[in-house]
Amino acid sequence: MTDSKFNSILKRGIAEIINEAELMKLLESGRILNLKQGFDPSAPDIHLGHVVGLRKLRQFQELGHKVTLIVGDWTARIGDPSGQSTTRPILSQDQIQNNAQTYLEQFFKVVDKDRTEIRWQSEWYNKFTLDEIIRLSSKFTVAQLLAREDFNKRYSSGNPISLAEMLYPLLQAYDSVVIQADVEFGGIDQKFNCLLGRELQKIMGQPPQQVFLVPLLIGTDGNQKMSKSLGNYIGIKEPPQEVYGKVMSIPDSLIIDYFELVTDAPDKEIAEIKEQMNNGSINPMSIKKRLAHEIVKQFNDEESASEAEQYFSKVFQKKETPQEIAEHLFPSRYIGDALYEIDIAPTLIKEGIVRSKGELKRLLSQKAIELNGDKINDSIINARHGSILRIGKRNFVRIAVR
RNA sequence: GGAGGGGUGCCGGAGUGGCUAAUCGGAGCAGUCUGUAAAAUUGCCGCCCGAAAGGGCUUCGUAGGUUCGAAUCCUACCCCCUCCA
Repeated sequence: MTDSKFNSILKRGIAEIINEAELMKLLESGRILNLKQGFDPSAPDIHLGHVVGLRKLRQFQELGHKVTLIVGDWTARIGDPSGQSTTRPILSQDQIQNNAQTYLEQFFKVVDKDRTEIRWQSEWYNKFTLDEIIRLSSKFTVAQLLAREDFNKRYSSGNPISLAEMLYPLLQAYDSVVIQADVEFGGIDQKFNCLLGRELQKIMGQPPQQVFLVPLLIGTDGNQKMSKSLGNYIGIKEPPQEVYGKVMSIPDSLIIDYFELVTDAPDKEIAEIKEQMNNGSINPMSIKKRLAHEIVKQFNDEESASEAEQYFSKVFQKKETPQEIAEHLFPSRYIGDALYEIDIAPTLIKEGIVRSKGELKRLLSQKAIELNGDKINDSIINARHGSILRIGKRNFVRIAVR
């Protein structure tokens, strides 16, 4: 292995490696390593935050190593305690299948399918007996689990922690034993769970897995980690225009992080960009456009990226009306001369473009709705077939009448 | 089993009989500005009717009750937390 490859794998975009020296030894041993990655089938959408880790998997695969993807159909029943919601609906077998399908589609946009094995937790947990659960849970102490940061916080602030939640890290740890993981991958917030796996492997006489932790990508809000429930995520299967737009809306302070964590831009270039932004010799907006382009391209293709870019500069920078606009049928009354009297409320609400009539009124009174480029202030309008409504900054609707 | 504390809108958190659809903060949405950045600033922020004034309905764990009137009082129930056993 060359030094530079080593470098990009072991240096860039990493939060922590436990234990780095051991991992190095494994890498140098020439053995094909078993890389563990888990997946929660209750949340099948992959966003850029997940991509950070998946890209690392891919890099390891390029060195010949093998990924074992674990479908967490049992842990999903418990719900990851690091999330806000403590209870989750138990998914049906069908839903899990569907979600897994959706997930894999996206997963393999980043990870090499040929070097991936998929395992389901139910392969082993379906057969688990109470006896085994007791034996497994006896290997750890309450104090040990309470050491976990979020348990600790919740405990000391008087918030409930269910026993089931405590089982979550145990199950995840046991997965490592079953598949004999060499390295487990995860976000830095997975540190505790991964370390527990390492611990359990030792207890059960296996060589302990290495833990490879990547940083959490900050979401589009610029504050919190990217997550679907916080609504600050960029999903990789969202339409290119959407992804492009969302990237453009991230705070400038995140640009470098994004380049480092989710693109292949060489370190040298990133350093240059940083320099240019610091000394003000370049408008961060143009850097962001490049970032957005690269990200869209990564999950689609060059063409979609260019199209998204064009769309963006036309619609948002030059404020032109986009070419392709969803058309919706509006109830109407012909009033002559190709004009129709139309109440826009029912259709906009039905299509989910505005939430309620009250919401629509709010938008109208705030001059957020345009008909063919002119602000309107009433939901009853006179318009022709094919007229364009703009609702807020980004919603366009073409009016169809019958 | 005992003692105490608590359940309020998307979240946090005020509010202890009418002025409360409910202070405030955050989130969200929209306007101005702009680089769909940040910062700033303004407005909205349960649903429905109304051009508006205004009105109706639903909401403060659940179900009943007291009262002209309840998030606020009473009763029962459910749930959570802490301490003791």
